[in-house]
Amino acid sequence: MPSTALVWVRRELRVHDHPALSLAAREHERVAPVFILDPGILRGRFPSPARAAFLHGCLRELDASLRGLGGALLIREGRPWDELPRLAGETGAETVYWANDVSPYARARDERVRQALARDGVRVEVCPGNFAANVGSIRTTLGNPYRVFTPFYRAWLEADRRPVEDPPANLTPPSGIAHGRLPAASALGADDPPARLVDPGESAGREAMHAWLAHGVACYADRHDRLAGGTSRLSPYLHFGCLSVRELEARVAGRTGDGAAEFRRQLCWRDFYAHVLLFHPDVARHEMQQRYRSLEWAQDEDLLESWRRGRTGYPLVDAGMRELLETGWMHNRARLVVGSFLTKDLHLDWREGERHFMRRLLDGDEANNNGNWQWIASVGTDSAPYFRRLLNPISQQRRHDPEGEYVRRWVPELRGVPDEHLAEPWRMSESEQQEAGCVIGSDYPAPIVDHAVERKRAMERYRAAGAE
DNA sequence: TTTTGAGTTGTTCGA
DNA sequence: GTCGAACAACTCAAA
Repeated sequence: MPSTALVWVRRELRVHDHPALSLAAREHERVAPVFILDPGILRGRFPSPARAAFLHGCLRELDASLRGLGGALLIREGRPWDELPRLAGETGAETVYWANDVSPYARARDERVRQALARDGVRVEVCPGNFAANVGSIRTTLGNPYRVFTPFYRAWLEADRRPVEDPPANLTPPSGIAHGRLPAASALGADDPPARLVDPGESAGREAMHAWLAHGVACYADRHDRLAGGTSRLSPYLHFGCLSVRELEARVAGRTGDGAAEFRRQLCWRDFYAHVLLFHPDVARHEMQQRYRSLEWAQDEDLLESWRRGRTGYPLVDAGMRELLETGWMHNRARLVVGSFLTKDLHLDWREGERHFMRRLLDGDEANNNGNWQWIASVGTDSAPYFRRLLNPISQQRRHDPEGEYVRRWVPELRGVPDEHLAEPWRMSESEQQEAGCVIGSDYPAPIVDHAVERKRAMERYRAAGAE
């Protein structure tokens, strides 16, 4: 009887540098990678048509890649703690391999699966997840988890890295097992996905990585804040594990220059927020900083919907929100501006922003999204004062999109507005509005709030909550 | 135990 | 237009 293993694939949708797949292939004669369509995720806390569509494309390609190695991807639908023991029984697998994950749902699910498999005498091997370093083992000198980024970053730079693995040379599947069919994308919840979705899958991800390493990363330090370009746009591939962040980081770590160093530092933020969620699972629902748990948030569905639709009357805010709706992605600088606007101009709960982003973002990742929302809402790990995170959407636009390329791309009503009015189109005279083909209040919304006024109110709200 | 240095990304106001 | 000050005080991490 040949030894058999299952590789439970969740967000490791690749064959390159896949620790669980490589280890299983080294240790067993027969290997069956399996993906389980889990209603706990597809219809769970943060369902997303965009990610469902992207996932569907990734799964198709992964199956093809595995077939190229002699294997195939098994598809099952149901709860993992039911499906994995059943499949282990059918295949005679003695070990199940998977990659570590940090979200509260993933950890509870994995524990339940582990217990179910243990009852059948099936061994579990947890392999490193898609992080550059081992986020669970980085500790302060006293052995505590970090709560501040910079000391974490220093330790992270020094931390051991696992080696980058080659894909297995070939795979032999267990015989006589039904593959299961990948249902149509709509069955995964991919109804009404964004119109302009980036190409899913490992090969597209690797192509994007190589292009970024060849042409982008060297200029990253100077250009990453430029709204019209300058970032890697690799985040969807990293979220779904089409790319190994360990491989990417290793390629960047060997380079000199500010761009490579700064980009590597940004990769560390992924690990940091995973580390935070792992050791402080409460942040999934509550502010990291106790004193801000008493902040009161406005409730106004009309304002919230204007923000979601990109109809606030502030061009940069609207450009960012529309980029998100149309593509499932948003430039990082725009994420900061729209986040500040939601929480400090509209005074709406950061969890509403978190939820909307999770619904729409291809890279929607619980740890990263939560950490960044808490950061821009000034309630998270960052100890800088709240007024340092209160961004002016007008000056941000002038600084980071001076030619208006980004705003004009995503807000077509404003294309005819001259540069000097593009950040504050409502200041145009009536004749200037006519000439620009953009009448404020009919072609493009008037500002839904006055930033100068709301800024003062936000300062007061935060000051009062912090002083309690 | 106590001390010390430091903390992603800003904005406004008035001289 | 440029520049410095004010916007607060606190907690983390290491020595």
